[in-house]
Amino acid sequence: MTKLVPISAPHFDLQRTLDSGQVFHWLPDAAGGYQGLIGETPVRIKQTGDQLWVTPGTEVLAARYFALDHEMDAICASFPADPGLSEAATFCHGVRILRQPLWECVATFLTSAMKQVIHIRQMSLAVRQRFGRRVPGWEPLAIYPEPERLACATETELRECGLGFRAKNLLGTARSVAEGVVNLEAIRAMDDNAALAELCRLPGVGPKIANCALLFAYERLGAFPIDVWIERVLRKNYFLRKPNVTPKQLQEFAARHFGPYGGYAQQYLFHHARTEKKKVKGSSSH
DNA sequence: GGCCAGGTGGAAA
DNA sequence: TTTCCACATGGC
Repeated sequence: MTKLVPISAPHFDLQRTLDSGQVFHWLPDAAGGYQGLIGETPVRIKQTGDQLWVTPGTEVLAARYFALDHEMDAICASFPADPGLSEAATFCHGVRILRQPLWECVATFLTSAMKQVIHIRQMSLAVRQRFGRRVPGWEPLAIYPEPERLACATETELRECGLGFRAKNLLGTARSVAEGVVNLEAIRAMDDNAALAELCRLPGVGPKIANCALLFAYERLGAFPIDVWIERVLRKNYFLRKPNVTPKQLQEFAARHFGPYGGYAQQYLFHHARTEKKKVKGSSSH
Protein backbone atom coordinates (compact mmCIF):
# COMPACT_ATOMS: atom_id res chain seq x y z
CA MET A 1 0.00 0.00 0.00
CA THR A 2 1.32 3.44 -0.94
CA LYS A 3 2.45 5.71 1.81
CA LEU A 4 0.03 8.44 2.76
CA VAL A 5 1.00 12.10 3.14
CA PRO A 6 -0.16 14.42 5.92
CA ILE A 7 -2.24 17.57 5.74
CA SER A 8 -3.14 19.75 8.68
CA ALA A 9 -6.75 19.35 9.82
CA PRO A 10 -7.50 21.00 13.17
CA HIS A 11 -11.09 20.91 14.41
CA PHE A 12 -11.83 18.04 12.09
CA ASP A 13 -13.15 14.56 12.92
CA LEU A 14 -13.01 12.18 9.96
CA GLN A 15 -15.02 9.35 11.46
CA ARG A 16 -17.78 11.54 12.80
CA THR A 17 -17.99 13.44 9.52
CA LEU A 18 -18.27 10.29 7.43
CA ASP A 19 -20.82 8.86 9.88
CA SER A 20 -23.02 11.96 10.00
CA GLY A 21 -25.41 10.96 7.21
CA GLN A 22 -24.28 13.33 4.47
CA VAL A 23 -22.16 10.95 2.35
CA PHE A 24 -22.71 7.25 1.80
CA HIS A 25 -19.91 5.43 -0.01
CA TRP A 26 -16.76 5.59 2.16
CA LEU A 27 -15.58 2.18 3.36
CA PRO A 28 -13.48 1.47 6.45
CA ASP A 29 -10.13 -0.13 5.58
CA ALA A 30 -7.87 -2.49 7.50
CA ALA A 31 -5.53 0.32 8.56
CA GLY A 32 -8.12 2.17 10.65
CA GLY A 33 -8.83 4.64 7.85
CA TYR A 34 -11.19 4.75 4.91
CA GLN A 35 -11.14 4.32 1.18
CA GLY A 36 -13.42 6.24 -1.09
CA LEU A 37 -13.76 8.28 -4.22
CA ILE A 38 -13.74 12.05 -4.48
CA GLY A 39 -15.52 12.37 -7.78
CA GLU A 40 -13.48 10.03 -9.96
CA THR A 41 -10.32 10.12 -7.86
CA PRO A 42 -9.67 7.18 -5.52
CA VAL A 43 -8.45 8.31 -2.11
CA ARG A 44 -7.22 6.56 1.00
CA ILE A 45 -7.56 8.61 4.13
CA LYS A 46 -6.76 8.26 7.79
CA GLN A 47 -6.66 10.59 10.76
CA THR A 48 -4.17 10.84 13.62
CA GLY A 49 -4.82 13.80 15.91
CA ASP A 50 -4.85 17.01 13.89
CA GLN A 51 -3.26 15.31 10.88
CA LEU A 52 -5.14 13.86 7.98
CA TRP A 53 -3.17 11.32 5.95
CA VAL A 54 -4.19 11.03 2.30
CA THR A 55 -3.09 9.38 -0.93
CA PRO A 56 -0.16 11.38 -2.39
CA GLY A 57 -1.33 13.91 -4.96
CA THR A 58 -4.83 14.27 -3.49
CA GLU A 59 -3.97 16.79 -0.78
CA VAL A 60 -5.65 19.79 -2.43
CA LEU A 61 -8.63 17.76 -3.60
CA ALA A 62 -9.18 16.23 -0.18
CA ALA A 63 -8.78 19.53 1.68
CA ARG A 64 -11.45 21.04 -0.53
CA TYR A 65 -13.81 18.04 -0.34
CA PHE A 66 -13.60 17.85 3.43
CA ALA A 67 -13.97 21.63 3.70
CA LEU A 68 -10.89 22.08 5.86
CA ASP A 69 -11.04 25.80 5.03
CA HIS A 70 -14.35 26.33 6.84
CA GLU A 71 -13.74 28.66 9.77
CA MET A 72 -15.31 26.60 12.50
CA ASP A 73 -14.78 29.17 15.26
CA ALA A 74 -16.68 31.81 13.30
CA ILE A 75 -19.38 29.35 12.34
CA CYS A 76 -19.98 28.20 15.91
CA ALA A 77 -19.80 31.80 17.17
CA SER A 78 -22.63 32.70 14.80
CA PHE A 79 -25.02 30.20 16.41
CA PRO A 80 -27.77 31.47 18.71
CA ALA A 81 -27.18 30.86 22.44
CA ASP A 82 -29.49 27.93 22.76
CA PRO A 83 -29.06 24.93 25.08
CA GLY A 84 -30.21 22.30 22.59
CA LEU A 85 -27.95 23.54 19.85
CA SER A 86 -24.98 24.10 22.19
CA GLU A 87 -25.15 20.51 23.39
CA ALA A 88 -25.36 19.20 19.83
CA ALA A 89 -22.49 21.43 18.66
CA THR A 90 -20.24 20.22 21.48
CA PHE A 91 -21.14 16.63 20.76
CA CYS A 92 -20.48 17.09 17.02
CA HIS A 93 -17.16 18.89 17.31
CA GLY A 94 -15.17 18.15 14.16
CA VAL A 95 -18.09 17.35 11.89
CA ARG A 96 -17.73 19.29 8.62
CA ILE A 97 -20.20 19.93 5.84
CA LEU A 98 -18.51 18.42 2.79
CA ARG A 99 -18.35 19.79 -0.76
CA GLN A 100 -19.69 16.86 -2.74
CA PRO A 101 -19.94 16.51 -6.51
CA LEU A 102 -23.32 17.81 -7.69
CA TRP A 103 -24.76 14.82 -9.49
CA GLU A 104 -23.86 12.10 -7.02
CA CYS A 105 -25.19 14.22 -4.16
CA VAL A 106 -28.50 14.95 -5.88
CA ALA A 107 -28.85 11.32 -6.98
CA THR A 108 -28.04 9.70 -3.63
CA PHE A 109 -30.32 12.03 -1.69
CA LEU A 110 -33.01 11.43 -4.26
CA THR A 111 -33.00 7.80 -3.14
CA SER A 112 -33.03 8.74 0.55
CA ALA A 113 -36.79 9.20 0.82
CA MET A 114 -38.19 7.06 3.67
CA LYS A 115 -34.94 5.18 4.10
CA GLN A 116 -32.53 4.82 6.99
CA VAL A 117 -28.93 5.95 6.54
CA ILE A 118 -27.70 2.36 6.39
CA HIS A 119 -30.11 1.62 3.53
CA ILE A 120 -29.09 4.72 1.62
CA ARG A 121 -25.53 3.39 1.82
CA GLN A 122 -26.58 0.01 0.47
CA MET A 123 -28.55 1.49 -2.41
CA SER A 124 -25.79 3.95 -3.27
CA LEU A 125 -23.15 1.22 -3.33
CA ALA A 126 -25.39 -1.07 -5.38
CA VAL A 127 -25.97 1.64 -7.99
CA ARG A 128 -22.23 2.31 -8.18
CA GLN A 129 -21.38 -1.36 -8.57
CA ARG A 130 -24.03 -2.05 -11.15
CA PHE A 131 -23.66 1.02 -13.38
CA GLY A 132 -20.47 2.84 -12.38
CA ARG A 133 -17.00 2.61 -13.90
CA ARG A 134 -14.69 0.49 -11.82
CA VAL A 135 -11.34 1.68 -10.56
CA PRO A 136 -8.82 -1.18 -10.83
CA GLY A 137 -7.75 -2.31 -7.40
CA TRP A 138 -10.59 -0.46 -5.66
CA GLU A 139 -13.39 -3.00 -5.83
CA PRO A 140 -16.06 -3.06 -4.66
CA LEU A 141 -16.08 0.74 -4.98
CA ALA A 142 -16.99 2.25 -8.33
CA ILE A 143 -17.45 5.79 -9.62
CA TYR A 144 -21.02 7.04 -9.27
CA PRO A 145 -22.58 6.53 -12.73
CA GLU A 146 -23.11 9.62 -14.88
CA PRO A 147 -26.70 10.77 -15.51
CA GLU A 148 -26.25 9.69 -19.13
CA ARG A 149 -25.55 6.14 -17.97
CA LEU A 150 -28.53 5.94 -15.61
CA ALA A 151 -30.75 7.62 -18.20
CA CYS A 152 -30.44 4.56 -20.44
CA ALA A 153 -30.97 2.05 -17.63
CA THR A 154 -34.40 0.50 -17.12
CA GLU A 155 -36.59 0.98 -14.08
CA THR A 156 -36.38 -2.77 -13.50
CA GLU A 157 -32.57 -2.66 -13.38
CA LEU A 158 -32.72 0.20 -10.90
CA ARG A 159 -35.24 -1.64 -8.75
CA GLU A 160 -32.78 -4.52 -8.60
CA CYS A 161 -30.49 -2.15 -6.67
CA GLY A 162 -33.11 -2.08 -3.89
CA LEU A 163 -34.49 1.33 -4.84
CA GLY A 164 -38.17 0.40 -4.70
CA PHE A 165 -40.45 3.24 -5.77
CA ARG A 166 -37.42 5.56 -5.91
CA ALA A 167 -36.25 3.83 -9.10
CA LYS A 168 -38.69 5.76 -11.25
CA ASN A 169 -37.57 9.07 -9.74
CA LEU A 170 -33.87 8.34 -10.21
CA LEU A 171 -34.50 7.38 -13.81
CA GLY A 172 -36.61 10.47 -14.48
CA THR A 173 -34.09 12.75 -12.81
CA ALA A 174 -31.17 11.18 -14.67
CA ARG A 175 -33.00 11.80 -17.93
CA SER A 176 -33.81 15.40 -17.05
CA VAL A 177 -30.17 16.08 -16.26
CA ALA A 178 -28.79 14.12 -19.22
CA GLU A 179 -31.11 15.94 -21.62
CA GLY A 180 -30.24 19.33 -20.17
CA VAL A 181 -33.78 20.05 -18.96
CA VAL A 182 -32.13 20.90 -15.65
CA ASN A 183 -28.51 22.06 -15.67
CA LEU A 184 -26.92 21.27 -12.32
CA GLU A 185 -23.81 23.36 -13.02
CA ALA A 186 -25.87 26.41 -13.99
CA ILE A 187 -27.64 26.25 -10.62
CA ARG A 188 -24.36 27.26 -8.96
CA ALA A 189 -24.87 30.81 -10.21
CA MET A 190 -28.43 31.12 -8.86
CA ASP A 191 -29.45 32.60 -5.53
CA ASP A 192 -30.71 30.17 -2.89
CA ASN A 193 -34.41 30.51 -3.69
CA ALA A 194 -33.98 30.16 -7.43
CA ALA A 195 -31.64 27.20 -6.94
CA LEU A 196 -34.15 25.50 -4.67
CA ALA A 197 -36.96 25.99 -7.17
CA GLU A 198 -34.84 24.73 -10.05
CA LEU A 199 -33.80 21.56 -8.17
CA CYS A 200 -37.45 20.92 -7.28
CA ARG A 201 -38.24 20.60 -11.00
CA LEU A 202 -36.52 17.20 -10.91
CA PRO A 203 -38.94 14.30 -10.37
CA GLY A 204 -38.77 13.05 -6.80
CA VAL A 205 -36.96 16.16 -5.57
CA GLY A 206 -38.91 18.30 -3.11
CA PRO A 207 -37.78 20.90 -0.57
CA LYS A 208 -36.03 18.42 1.74
CA ILE A 209 -33.86 16.79 -0.89
CA ALA A 210 -33.24 20.10 -2.70
CA ASN A 211 -32.01 21.61 0.57
CA CYS A 212 -29.72 18.61 1.12
CA ALA A 213 -28.20 19.20 -2.30
CA LEU A 214 -27.82 22.93 -1.61
CA LEU A 215 -26.10 22.23 1.69
CA PHE A 216 -23.92 19.24 0.84
CA ALA A 217 -23.00 20.07 -2.77
CA TYR A 218 -23.72 23.73 -3.53
CA GLU A 219 -21.95 25.19 -0.48
CA ARG A 220 -25.12 26.94 0.73
CA LEU A 221 -24.33 26.72 4.42
CA GLY A 222 -27.61 28.38 5.34
CA ALA A 223 -29.73 25.67 3.71
CA PHE A 224 -31.80 23.84 6.34
CA PRO A 225 -33.22 20.46 5.28
CA ILE A 226 -36.07 19.35 7.55
CA ASP A 227 -36.53 15.59 7.78
CA VAL A 228 -38.39 13.55 10.40
CA TRP A 229 -35.49 13.77 12.86
CA ILE A 230 -35.04 17.53 12.58
CA GLU A 231 -38.76 18.10 12.76
CA ARG A 232 -38.90 16.15 16.02
CA VAL A 233 -35.96 18.11 17.44
CA LEU A 234 -37.43 21.49 16.45
CA ARG A 235 -40.80 20.62 17.94
CA LYS A 236 -39.24 19.35 21.15
CA ASN A 237 -36.75 22.18 21.60
CA TYR A 238 -38.80 25.17 20.46
CA PHE A 239 -42.48 24.34 20.04
CA LEU A 240 -43.55 22.14 22.95
CA ARG A 241 -46.36 24.59 23.65
CA LYS A 242 -47.37 24.82 19.98
CA PRO A 243 -48.14 21.33 18.70
CA ASN A 244 -50.02 22.80 15.72
CA VAL A 245 -46.99 24.49 14.19
CA THR A 246 -46.87 23.74 10.46
CA PRO A 247 -43.89 22.50 8.46
CA LYS A 248 -43.83 25.84 6.67
CA GLN A 249 -43.63 27.68 9.99
CA LEU A 250 -40.82 25.38 11.11
CA GLN A 251 -38.88 26.18 7.95
CA GLU A 252 -39.35 29.92 8.51
CA PHE A 253 -38.36 29.64 12.14
CA ALA A 254 -35.20 27.72 11.24
CA ALA A 255 -34.14 30.30 8.66
CA ARG A 256 -34.66 33.09 11.18
CA HIS A 257 -33.31 31.42 14.31
CA PHE A 258 -30.15 29.64 13.16
CA GLY A 259 -28.68 32.30 10.89
CA PRO A 260 -26.24 32.23 7.98
CA TYR A 261 -24.72 28.87 8.99
CA GLY A 262 -28.03 27.22 9.78
CA GLY A 263 -27.01 24.22 7.68
CA TYR A 264 -24.24 23.46 10.15
CA ALA A 265 -26.67 23.81 13.04
CA GLN A 266 -29.03 21.46 11.27
CA GLN A 267 -26.32 18.85 10.71
CA TYR A 268 -25.28 19.00 14.35
CA LEU A 269 -28.86 18.66 15.59
CA PHE A 270 -29.44 15.78 13.20
CA HIS A 271 -26.30 13.81 14.02
CA HIS A 272 -26.71 14.39 17.75
CA ALA A 273 -30.33 13.23 17.75
CA ARG A 274 -29.58 10.14 15.67
CA THR A 275 -26.56 9.10 17.70
CA GLU A 276 -28.27 9.62 21.05
CA LYS A 277 -31.14 7.43 19.93
CA LYS A 278 -28.76 4.68 18.82
CA LYS A 279 -26.93 4.82 22.17
CA VAL A 280 -30.14 4.49 24.15
CA LYS A 281 -31.27 1.53 22.09
CA GLY A 282 -27.90 -0.18 22.29
CA SER A 283 -27.52 0.17 26.07
CA SER A 284 -31.02 -1.02 26.95
CA SER A 285 -30.98 -4.24 24.97
CA HIS A 286 -30.38 -7.11 27.30
C1' DG B 1 -42.86 -9.79 13.26
C1' DG B 2 -44.06 -5.02 13.50
C1' DC B 3 -41.93 -0.50 13.34
C1' DC B 4 -39.81 3.09 11.04
C1' DA B 5 -36.76 5.42 7.99
C1' DG B 6 -32.61 12.40 6.05
C1' DG B 7 -40.15 12.49 1.34
C1' DT B 8 -42.79 13.40 -2.63
C1' DG B 9 -46.76 14.04 -5.53
C1' DG B 10 -51.35 13.74 -6.48
C1' DA B 11 -56.16 13.40 -4.75
C1' DA B 12 -59.55 14.61 -1.56
C1' DA B 13 -61.60 17.54 1.81
C1' DT C 1 -55.60 26.10 1.72
C1' DT C 2 -54.48 21.97 4.47
C1' DT C 3 -54.83 16.86 5.05
C1' DC C 4 -54.40 12.24 3.51
C1' DC C 5 -52.52 8.49 1.21
C1' DA C 6 -49.74 5.36 -1.82
C1' DC C 7 -45.36 4.31 -2.82
C1' DA C 8 -41.02 -0.51 -1.61
C1' DT C 9 -37.44 -2.12 1.18
C1' DG C 10 -34.78 -4.05 4.97
C1' DG C 11 -32.28 -3.67 9.65
C1' DC C 12 -33.53 -3.71 14.23
